[in-house]
Amino acid sequence: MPTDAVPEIVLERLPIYLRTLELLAREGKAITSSHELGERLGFSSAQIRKDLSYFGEFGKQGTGYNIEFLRAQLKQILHVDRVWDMALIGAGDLGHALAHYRGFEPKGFRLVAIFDNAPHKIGARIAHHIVQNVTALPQFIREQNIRVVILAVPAQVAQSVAAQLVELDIAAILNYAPPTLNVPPHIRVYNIDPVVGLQSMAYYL
Amino acid sequence: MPTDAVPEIVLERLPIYLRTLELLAREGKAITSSHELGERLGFSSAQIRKDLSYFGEFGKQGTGYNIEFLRAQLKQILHVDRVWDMALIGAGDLGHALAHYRGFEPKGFRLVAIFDNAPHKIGARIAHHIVQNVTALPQFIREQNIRVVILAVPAQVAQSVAAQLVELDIAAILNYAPPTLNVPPHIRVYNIDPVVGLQSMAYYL
DNA sequence: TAGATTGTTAATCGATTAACAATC
DNA sequence: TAGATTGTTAATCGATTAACAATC
Repeated sequence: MPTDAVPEIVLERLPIYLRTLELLAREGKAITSSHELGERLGFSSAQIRKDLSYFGEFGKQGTGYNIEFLRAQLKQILHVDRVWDMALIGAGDLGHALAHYRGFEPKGFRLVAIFDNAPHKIGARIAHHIVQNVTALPQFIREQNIRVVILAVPAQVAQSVAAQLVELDIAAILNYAPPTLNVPPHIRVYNIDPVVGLQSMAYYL
Repeated sequence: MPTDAVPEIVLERLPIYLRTLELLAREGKAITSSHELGERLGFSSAQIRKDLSYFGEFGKQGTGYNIEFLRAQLKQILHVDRVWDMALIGAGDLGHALAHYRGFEPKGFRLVAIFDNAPHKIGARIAHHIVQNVTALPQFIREQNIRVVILAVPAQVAQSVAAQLVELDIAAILNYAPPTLNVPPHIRVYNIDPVVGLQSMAYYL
């Protein structure tokens, strides 16, 4: 019963399933079950089967799931069976860390350029990139057909940069600035904010 | 109707309310309403009133909420009306970025020490910290009574470090390693994983 | 007083889980 | 065949929203 408006919460579990399948594959396993996956992740097996059923039938009764097959299917569903080029905006400490992060490429994403507006940062080398002037961003995004941007700029400029990204018809923003971006609904924003995590955990302290 | 097991999802919205109140205060406003807050955040006003009602009554009919008062109340509820000392484990690029991040202190958290196990990193200076040998971690945590740890280590060592933190009775872990930490339920873990965000957004690409 | 907004209840909506027929 | 596990339906659980009496 393929796609009909998949709940956001299901979409956020798929990458976790995918990662677990990759782990299992690396352990040399060929077959798994909703029960085994659930055990590993602390989810119910019913939830895993239900989540997968939004996209099709991937298992065999009595047997379970072929790990390589399900993995390939999930990659297709999530559109990470290819590599998406990303631009990073912001060459501060966080930008440095993101530029050196080795975890994007094996997951379907590749950083291809870094932009900043500070004169003393432009031209600097980070990992194998040269920081470019953010004024060059629009042309770059259009010419390279960039759909995904990582935003690692200070809070004060985040909204104005986001407005620019809207103009450029960026599809997805991974936002490390405080979560106040005001963008139209067809543009996806995923907020990463350590303070929200810390403060909500502090309730239990 | 004070506390009776507050849903996790409510707890994760409180920091967002708090931040918005701080923004409103900085704009010079003294009073707000569930409607105004909801508008800003894209939440329903009913949700905001419901969320707050888990903790008490903070508004006035016909008027709304006193911003400074509600802000103080939320800080108390979240236990961020004080400053929590944190230890950072991992002095890589991400560790650098976190050590330089200015956003923790005003939100109730302060980084007080950095640990790593790599000989060439130990003794190095990051921000105003000297990187310490991770073997010194247990004593430090006990003596300084640290409850909160930021984990910014490679995936392969994350679980073994986490096991150590369990021993030390750490209460909250902000985890930047891939989300596989296996800890008892009384220890809070908040996972920060950019790949989950990117991959779930990629579905719409 | 008239207007506005709270806190809360009840209704609605959506997500999770239990259960099981189908079937490998 | 007997045992296991899927995909799916129905039941349950929980979260969101609508509505409104209370009241500032």
